[in-house]
Amino acid sequence: MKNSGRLDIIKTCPLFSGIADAELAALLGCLAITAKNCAKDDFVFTTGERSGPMGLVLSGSVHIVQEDFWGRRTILTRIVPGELFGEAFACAGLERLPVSALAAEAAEIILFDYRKIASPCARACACHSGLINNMLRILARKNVFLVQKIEHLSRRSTREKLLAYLSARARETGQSNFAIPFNRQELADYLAVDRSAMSSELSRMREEGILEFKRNEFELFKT
Amino acid sequence: MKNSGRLDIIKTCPLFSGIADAELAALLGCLAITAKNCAKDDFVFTTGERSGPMGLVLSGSVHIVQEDFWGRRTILTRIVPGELFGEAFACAGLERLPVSALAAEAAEIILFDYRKIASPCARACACHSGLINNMLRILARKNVFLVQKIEHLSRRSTREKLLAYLSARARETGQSNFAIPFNRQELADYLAVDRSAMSSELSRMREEGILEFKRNEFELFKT
DNA sequence: GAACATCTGTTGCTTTTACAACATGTATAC
DNA sequence: GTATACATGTTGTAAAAGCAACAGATGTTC
Repeated sequence: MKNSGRLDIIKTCPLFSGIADAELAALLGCLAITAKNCAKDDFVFTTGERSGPMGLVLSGSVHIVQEDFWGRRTILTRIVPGELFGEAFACAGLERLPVSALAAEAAEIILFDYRKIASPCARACACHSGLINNMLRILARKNVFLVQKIEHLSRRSTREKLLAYLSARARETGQSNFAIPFNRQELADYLAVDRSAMSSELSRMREEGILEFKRNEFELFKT
Repeated sequence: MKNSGRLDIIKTCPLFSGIADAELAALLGCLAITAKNCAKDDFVFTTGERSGPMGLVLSGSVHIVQEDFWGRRTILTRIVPGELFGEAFACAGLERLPVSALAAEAAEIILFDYRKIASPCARACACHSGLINNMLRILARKNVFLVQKIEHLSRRSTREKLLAYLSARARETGQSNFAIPFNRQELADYLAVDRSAMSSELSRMREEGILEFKRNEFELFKT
């Protein structure tokens, strides 16, 4: 990948938002970065290791995976170019990582040390304060998102899950009609329910006058 | 509450861990703290506000609550003395808060501004770097916990939820036998399933030779 | 516009869960 | 030891969800 392309990807990462282009190159020098080219199935870090660096994907993709007691593997997330991974584990200072990261396909990544972000560097560059704020904001927003998702998943029935999710969307937009960013299968996966059962439930709720919908456009009714 | 008692509570909060007693008093002066005595049902912040301060409970308790589109209220968490609340919302810089906080009973709380934590103060006290690290660690650990909980809640059946949860405990302890910090009702609430159905499922799994248990002591078997 | 792929909704059947009620087990106080 | 409260396990029934198969709607490509 060309150097200019790499910088373009890096700039899209929220960790560096608000950092001027001129400063970015200098900043990258501060952060003890290791570039790495991974072949498919190369591990970036593995379960049980003491947590270390965080990563940024430049090309290809990385899977975060977890194995249960009997060795069955689950893919928790797929990380695509411009996205960070491992930042929560790096900042948490865990004894042992509960997950592994491996290249889902050939991938270029860069690794860096969160401690270089958290503590001012020798040159005390002004943008460190910006980096720290970005890191806090990234973790905090993910936190808020995860708490909301748990609220939706904790509901006992498909209907309750739908109402919780749709209420959150209405709250977010401030409107009773809104679009959702999922198709039916994605919504069902998000709520951990069966797609066809969910479709039936939506139809039932429409019959009861609770809501109206067309594709991914929804409207909720108070009465 | 006596001043000494307040300091004792404050010291238990992980935000201030590693901060020497001598520095703590000075530090508290930096953080633009407002003390507040709340009567039962007083709001600390309300849904829709632009997010502002974070809080620390000194006595009494605070509920974080959310209302759905139809006005049905859910208690998301209960915050007890020594615990922070609103820190994720404060750091995330949200347009509008998705939740409200109110005193569940008469409560003493202190409020502070996360920006005073995130950026070095005029006096550039050394412990600010410690505070920032504490804040990052708090958010990151909560993140890891929430991701794990979502992994457990996303399973489609009671059995799968139990296996995911128990696998995580085994991974954490590094052992096939371990204790869990929940009784049956609490575990059922955590996994969002019915207690009695979960008890039946556990018995069935025991019959199948998957695991053994007695009260909150569990052992998993590979074969 | 014909062919194709994809998304969404519907239906009947089977399996699983929730619920309620009760039985057993365990810890604690008197 | 007995009484008590509480936690855990068991059972039957009703309700809900999962599953599979299909039909209709929508969108895309040639």
